[in-house]
Amino acid sequence: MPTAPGTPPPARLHGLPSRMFTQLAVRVHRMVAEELGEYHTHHYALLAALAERGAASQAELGRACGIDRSDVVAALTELTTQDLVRREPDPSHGRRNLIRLTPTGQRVLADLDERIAAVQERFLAPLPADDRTRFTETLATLLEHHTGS
Amino acid sequence: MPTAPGTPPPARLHGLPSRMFTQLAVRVHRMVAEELGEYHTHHYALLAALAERGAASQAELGRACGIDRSDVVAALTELTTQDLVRREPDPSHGRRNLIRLTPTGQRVLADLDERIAAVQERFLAPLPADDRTRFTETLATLLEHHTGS
DNA sequence: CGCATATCAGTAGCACTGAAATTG
DNA sequence: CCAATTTCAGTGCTACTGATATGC
Repeated sequence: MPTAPGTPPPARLHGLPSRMFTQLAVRVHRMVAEELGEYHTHHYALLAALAERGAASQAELGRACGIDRSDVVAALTELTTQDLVRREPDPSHGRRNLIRLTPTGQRVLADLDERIAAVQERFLAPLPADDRTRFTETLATLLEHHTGS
Repeated sequence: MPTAPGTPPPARLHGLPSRMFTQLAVRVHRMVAEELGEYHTHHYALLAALAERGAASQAELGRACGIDRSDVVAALTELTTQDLVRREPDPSHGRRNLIRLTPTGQRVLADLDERIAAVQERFLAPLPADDRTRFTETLATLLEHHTGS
């Protein structure tokens, strides 16, 4: 695509998908973090994963959420002190813990879900409805192809 | 959206755009970082910004690239030691530095450009051609709307 | 023995803050 | 005096590594 003389050069830097991606990711992350307030994105991810799959071991949660094993321990400890989750020994495996959502945890998660949904609406607001769903689907496709490897 | 009995619950966690975004951003960032080798993404962003707009002050570069003023100083110092950019005093403003790409810097940037392009092709490879351009356009739209505020 | 889990201590990178010096 | 630029020193967060202990 040749540039007509006199016109400014194309904005190559921000036109790079990889660059746009990281910039936007920072923005979304901030919007979400603000909305979560006292909680961290790790906390939310763990609560959501527990709601999806029921009780699970810490290692399993870490793999599901893409969180490091060490950070899972710390985050879950924080969640237990607020009685949002409970650690129980797994009867079928002495070393393993079974992590379970408490009723309080379910209520908090429902509240966080609403806040996150609001954030995402604001984030995707500039797009027409058709583009939103297509965009989300494209994200899912990319994620699927890049997490398998 | 009610779930039929017996069907697995929806994958809410990774189905969240915000969560997919961060996961994918980490992935892209790693792919790019590996490809850049000795250089950091900051280095590449600064070189690209200089190629786009010619000589610029450090503060200007920082704003253009979304890099903190302190980090701009450090990154440019590293680039000067490799003679990829030069710091000149701005004749019209004693405090300000004018940063300029050297011929070596231009060559290195051209090389990095190729590597980045290859990474992005790999990243977007799972998408059909139509979706790729639409996806990139959507990213641009979102970035534009969210960097203005 | 191997492998997985859970835990802690420590490291490394990165974004950012605060203050100082300089200039318009 | 105020605002912008450059610079450095230091802080805080987050991801990650290494080592240890335990259980299958």
